[in-house]
Amino acid sequence: MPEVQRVKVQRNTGQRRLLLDLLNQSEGHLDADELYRLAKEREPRISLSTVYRNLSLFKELGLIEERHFADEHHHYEVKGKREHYHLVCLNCGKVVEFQSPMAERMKEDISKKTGFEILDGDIRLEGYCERCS
Amino acid sequence: MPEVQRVKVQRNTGQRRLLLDLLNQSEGHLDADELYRLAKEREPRISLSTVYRNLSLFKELGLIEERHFADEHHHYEVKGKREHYHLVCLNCGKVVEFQSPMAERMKEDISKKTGFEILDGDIRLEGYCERCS
DNA sequence: AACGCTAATGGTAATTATTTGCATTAACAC
DNA sequence: GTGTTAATGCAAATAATTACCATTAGCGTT
Repeated sequence: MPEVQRVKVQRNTGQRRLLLDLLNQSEGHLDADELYRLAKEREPRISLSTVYRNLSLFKELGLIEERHFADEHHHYEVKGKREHYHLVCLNCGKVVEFQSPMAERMKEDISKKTGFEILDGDIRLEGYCERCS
Repeated sequence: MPEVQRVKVQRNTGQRRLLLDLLNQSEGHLDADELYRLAKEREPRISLSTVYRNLSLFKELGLIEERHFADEHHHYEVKGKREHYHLVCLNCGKVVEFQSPMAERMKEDISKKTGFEILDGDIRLEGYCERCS
């Protein structure tokens, strides 16, 4: 039985607010380093450790989701705007978000078949975009 | 326009055959280190570099696919057995493979909507398995 | 407004996964 | 068999992320 995780967040720091703001403002899918660079523009003393620490905190709190695209490193985006999935161009790296009613139906179907309690889903399609194909 | 990649494979070495055999035999989703350990049982002189080099070769050749589960490292499985996707238990780490007719329909739908030429898809659902929930 | 406690931070070192450089080995064409 | 050079083993280099630890700064209490 998975334990209820109680994450302690006790202090509302400027860096924390800034990082969350940047994540919210950004359209796309920031990685740790991009977020670090953006943050440093406004708060030059911020360190990369702080970025990583807060990213993992936000993840624990369920505020953001971690994505694994083609790269070796991770990308992050704020959770729960609207359900959407990702389509990645293998040539130019462009990432397009999409939605599909099929996805929800699939989850229900699989949940019934396997007995899993499905909490989250990640769908990533790969191919070539119109320009690159 | 993506270039036709011509991968040069010129020599059929014992290690290469062994690694591909192990990948084919294994049911599941090996990571580089597991594959290395298995290979070393039969070919003690094999090195981890060789494992990585051949994994990336097999990937280029389209023989295997790289998976990104919860872990930080990658898992590999031989391609093209049958189309299937993955369901991961967030508590015990169990990985279940599943199929769904919805998936193929979704790809067609998205391809039509976006103009992408979709080559591959990765669907990963997360939740708690029957025992863990 | 200053005080004290300790969470949060910055900077650096450590870890983990993976890649690269280079000397050596061994496939394969001749 | 011999020669060419792809493939390998080993060690060092990178890249992404995490851990350590001394210092800073929220925030509740005086």
